[in-house]
Amino acid sequence: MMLLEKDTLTIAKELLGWSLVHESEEGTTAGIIVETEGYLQDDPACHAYRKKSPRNAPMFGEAGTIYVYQIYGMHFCVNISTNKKDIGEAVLIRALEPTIGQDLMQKRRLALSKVQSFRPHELCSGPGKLVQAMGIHKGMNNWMIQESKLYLLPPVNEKPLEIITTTRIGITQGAELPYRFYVEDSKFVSKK
DNA sequence: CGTAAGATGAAG
DNA sequence: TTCATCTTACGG
Repeated sequence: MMLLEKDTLTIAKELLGWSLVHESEEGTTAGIIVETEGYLQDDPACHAYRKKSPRNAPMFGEAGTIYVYQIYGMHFCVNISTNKKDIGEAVLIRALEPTIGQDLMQKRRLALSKVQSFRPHELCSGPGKLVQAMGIHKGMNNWMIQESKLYLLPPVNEKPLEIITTTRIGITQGAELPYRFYVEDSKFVSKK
């Protein structure tokens, strides 16, 4: 896909407005990407900053390689690897605006929580949340996006989005780098 | 080996 | 602000 042939930060920004779709056994879920973060090779917060390892290997795959990792022992996050093979960079998907299969998203989120129900804007407003809601799992590691049941669809409307660029969330190393992007005024982002 | 820290989320 | 929970990275 043309989009994935650009530099990582450009991709992180341009991915906003695209839809992420997952066709699973249980049903199809989809949402518009409203928040992303870029992780670069020379960036201390990047899992691939030091060297290639079993965990970060997917980041070194060709652009479009899916990288799913576990964090804090209980949550998972999805990334789409960017740049050429052997360059460890990726874009973390941080929030979606649900468009298809909201009932299934609700069901999946409820199964792993004690809450009664989630408001639509709480379904995918965070990297760990959207992974649950979309039914994404670690078995998808190394899958190629667009060649699997998890794929991207281009934006439907042509109007350009107002994009806010800011610092990333939840990291200590490289905390000052402006590598986070989100759609201005979106009620579906993890944090303003 | 032992252990601390981590790209989080929900409850108090 | 605290806790749940565990893999990975890195030092000894």
